[in-house]
Amino acid sequence: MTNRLVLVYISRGKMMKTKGAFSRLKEQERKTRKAIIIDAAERVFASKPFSKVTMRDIAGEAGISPGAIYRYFPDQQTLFVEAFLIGAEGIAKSVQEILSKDGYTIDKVAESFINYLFENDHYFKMMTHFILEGSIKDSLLDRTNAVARYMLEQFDTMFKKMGATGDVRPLSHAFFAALNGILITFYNYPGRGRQEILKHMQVLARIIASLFKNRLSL
Amino acid sequence: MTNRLVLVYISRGKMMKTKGAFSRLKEQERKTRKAIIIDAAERVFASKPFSKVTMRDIAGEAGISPGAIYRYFPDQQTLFVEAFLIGAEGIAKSVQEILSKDGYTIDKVAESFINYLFENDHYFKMMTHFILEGSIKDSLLDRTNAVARYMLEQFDTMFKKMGATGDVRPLSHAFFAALNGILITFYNYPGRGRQEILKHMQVLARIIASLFKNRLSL
Amino acid sequence: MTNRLVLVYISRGKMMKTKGAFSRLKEQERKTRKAIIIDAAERVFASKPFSKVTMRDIAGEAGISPGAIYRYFPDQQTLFVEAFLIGAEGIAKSVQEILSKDGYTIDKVAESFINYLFENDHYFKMMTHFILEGSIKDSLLDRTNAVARYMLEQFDTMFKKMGATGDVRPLSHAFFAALNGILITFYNYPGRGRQEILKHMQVLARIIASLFKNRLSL
Amino acid sequence: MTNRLVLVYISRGKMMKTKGAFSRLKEQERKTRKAIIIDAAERVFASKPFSKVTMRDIAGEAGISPGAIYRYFPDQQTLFVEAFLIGAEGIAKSVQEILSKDGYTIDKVAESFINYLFENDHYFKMMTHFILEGSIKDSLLDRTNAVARYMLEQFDTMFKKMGATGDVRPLSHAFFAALNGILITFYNYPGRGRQEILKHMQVLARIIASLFKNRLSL
DNA sequence: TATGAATGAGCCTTCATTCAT
DNA sequence: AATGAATGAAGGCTCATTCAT
Repeated sequence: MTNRLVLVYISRGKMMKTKGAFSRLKEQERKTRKAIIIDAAERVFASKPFSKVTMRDIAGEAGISPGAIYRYFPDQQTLFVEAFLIGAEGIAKSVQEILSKDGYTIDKVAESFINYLFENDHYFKMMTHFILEGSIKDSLLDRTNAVARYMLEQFDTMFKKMGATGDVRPLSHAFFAALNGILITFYNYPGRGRQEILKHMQVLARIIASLFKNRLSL
Repeated sequence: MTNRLVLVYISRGKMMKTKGAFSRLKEQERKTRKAIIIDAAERVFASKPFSKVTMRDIAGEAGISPGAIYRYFPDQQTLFVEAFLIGAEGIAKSVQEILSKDGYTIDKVAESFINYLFENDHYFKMMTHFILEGSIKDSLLDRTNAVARYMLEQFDTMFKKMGATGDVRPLSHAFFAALNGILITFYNYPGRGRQEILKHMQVLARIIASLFKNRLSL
Repeated sequence: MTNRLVLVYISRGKMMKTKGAFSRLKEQERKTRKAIIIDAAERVFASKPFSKVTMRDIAGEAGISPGAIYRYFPDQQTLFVEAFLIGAEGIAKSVQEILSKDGYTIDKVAESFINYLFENDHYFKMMTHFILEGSIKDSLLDRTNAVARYMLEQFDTMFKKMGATGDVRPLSHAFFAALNGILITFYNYPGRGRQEILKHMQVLARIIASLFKNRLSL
Repeated sequence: MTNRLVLVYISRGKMMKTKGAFSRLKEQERKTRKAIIIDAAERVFASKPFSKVTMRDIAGEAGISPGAIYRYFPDQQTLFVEAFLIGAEGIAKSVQEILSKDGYTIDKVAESFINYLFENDHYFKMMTHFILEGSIKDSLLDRTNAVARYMLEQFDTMFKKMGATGDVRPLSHAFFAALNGILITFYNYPGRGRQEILKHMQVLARIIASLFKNRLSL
């Protein structure tokens, strides 16, 4: 207890001297709180169908009051989209990790893309949700596009390394779309368990990957 | 008096004979009304985000009262799914038409699949919606599965005609998934007009189709 | 067809001559149809909680259309009350039957009252419903009162035969009320089966009956 | 500065100590609000037939919005049952008060039971309603049964003090049922004013009470 | 007369958002 | 800043009653 209090004291002392540092701290704290809320949101998204998630659920999971959320996010959509962006960045990062290793293959990339999104349902659910909903504010649209572009650029790099020439963007688009399609189409494969479904998706992902490989090795 | 009874008898006889026709008419009328409602629903689906469509909207569009819908559909989900099934049958038919022609190619099949679903947004939106929502009544699930299976069987046939051997079902799955993925992923391609987007999708569909062609001609 | 017209002609001829007989016939037919509807209503009342019974249910059970009911009953309440009255008359009759036999005892009367109302739930449910609802039209109130009075008069007779002197009406009221109370209070005795409940009610009815017997033999 | 910090520390200490008190306050406030809503519900129940009472009515009477009720009661049935239980506890208490006095008589008990329930119509209406409706949630059923059992136990005690031997429970059941029956059967006694009706019920209650007294003094 | 489709008011319930504390 | 009670619009659905056929 005492230590914590001292800390507060120190930071107050700092405030007077270095306002910039303080507001940086504040800004930092603000980000941390936003992250806490988004984390909570993700946990809720993972636990129930998208359309059943309420602000109260998220507040409860985050351990704060519903009203408090609105200090950090102007409305529900913004929170949802930001949560989605965080997740999307996770996907991009996981793809990048694969691609940064030597000797990666398109099979591995496809597989880890599927694995990551299958384990993190909610990102993929949210992505689909926003596509369907269609009415994202422009400011948010920019950020989502940036993430998409980033991911596509990585696929571009991959295809180039695989020997593709000319404009590889369409290939990246097709690859990205096909993997998304696998996830969406078989997400609720009737009468199959989760592990079975994942396995099936991996089979399909390998087929898709091999098709691209064939093409580039011709 | 006797005569009267005979007559009654006769008219009853008539009634029995024409009852079939009569109830067939009624049945027909009922179907027509269901179709009117489904048409209205489709128009509404096309006009706003899926999750914002209400029974009142549809009733208004159909020019009837909200309560009237419930004489034809037991609940909202059933109406939505039936609307989806009508559309899905449309897709299946359009695929079948292509496949029934002699010189069809996988390119043409892919293209018409994309075209049909692009022109009929709501079917594909609904498909995605149901996948995301996850909890469909079993009775309805059976019917949706039947349609999916039917479409996949057609792709099976196509791949066999293309010379594929062994179990072609995974190929059909991958093909189906990839096309779905194109539609979903680029449906809201930012900053592009509708026609541009369709064109882009067709490019991607052709890429996918060509990948499968390559593979089978190896 | 011709014959039919002849018949109409005949009946028209009749009409002119014996208007009384014809309208009596019509009146009769009308009563029959009302009875059919009321029978159907009783069957429905017996099959589900009172508050869940709809006009459509009754129409369906009667084999007619919902609209047709309104030719015979001006509104739902009237139908319900009339159905109740028919039932109440049944109770009165069943009490009377017991009382018309020589050597009946108050025990037997109590028991058959309970039995009859237990087997015919719906009358008793409806009775309670109307008491609770409280807003019966005066015209109907008169008839329900008449039935109640009739039943009470029979109990009066019984008590007189048992040797009661003076104003026996309060005794009849208390007896009637106590039996009703048994039915209502234990109708949903938790965790007991139907037969068990009936048995318990009969035990209680015998207790009540014996109390009255004691009093009068003092 | 230090002092201030100490203060903060102290206030934290206080917070921890008083947290119990704080949440007790909150809990208290919650109960108060529930009571306000239940009070409003009772007023509405008294003003119109039971089946016509809506959540909006109650919200309006309580001076809050419809949605607010659902922060205190999960659904309509729970609100209704809790209102009933409050009343039932009132009855039990009023019976207990009589029984805790030395020279009580069964007449007095019967009379105060009738008085209390007559003055608090809605409890008895609700009791009857739930019995008729039949389908109460198990969780609520337990609580209603507990109250009923409690009241019956008190009657048991009374009968034992009156000298009854053996299993007195059937006597309690019969007594309880008979009093209920009086209330229900004569609640709408046609053409009588409220006071007249109450008087009549009291006459009948005394008759019932005297019957039990006779029996036990034999 | 009978039909049964249609009406439309009204019910219970939910939930993003606001605001007094 | 945080709380969380309250709002109030809106949604899905039901059903007595009406009315064109």
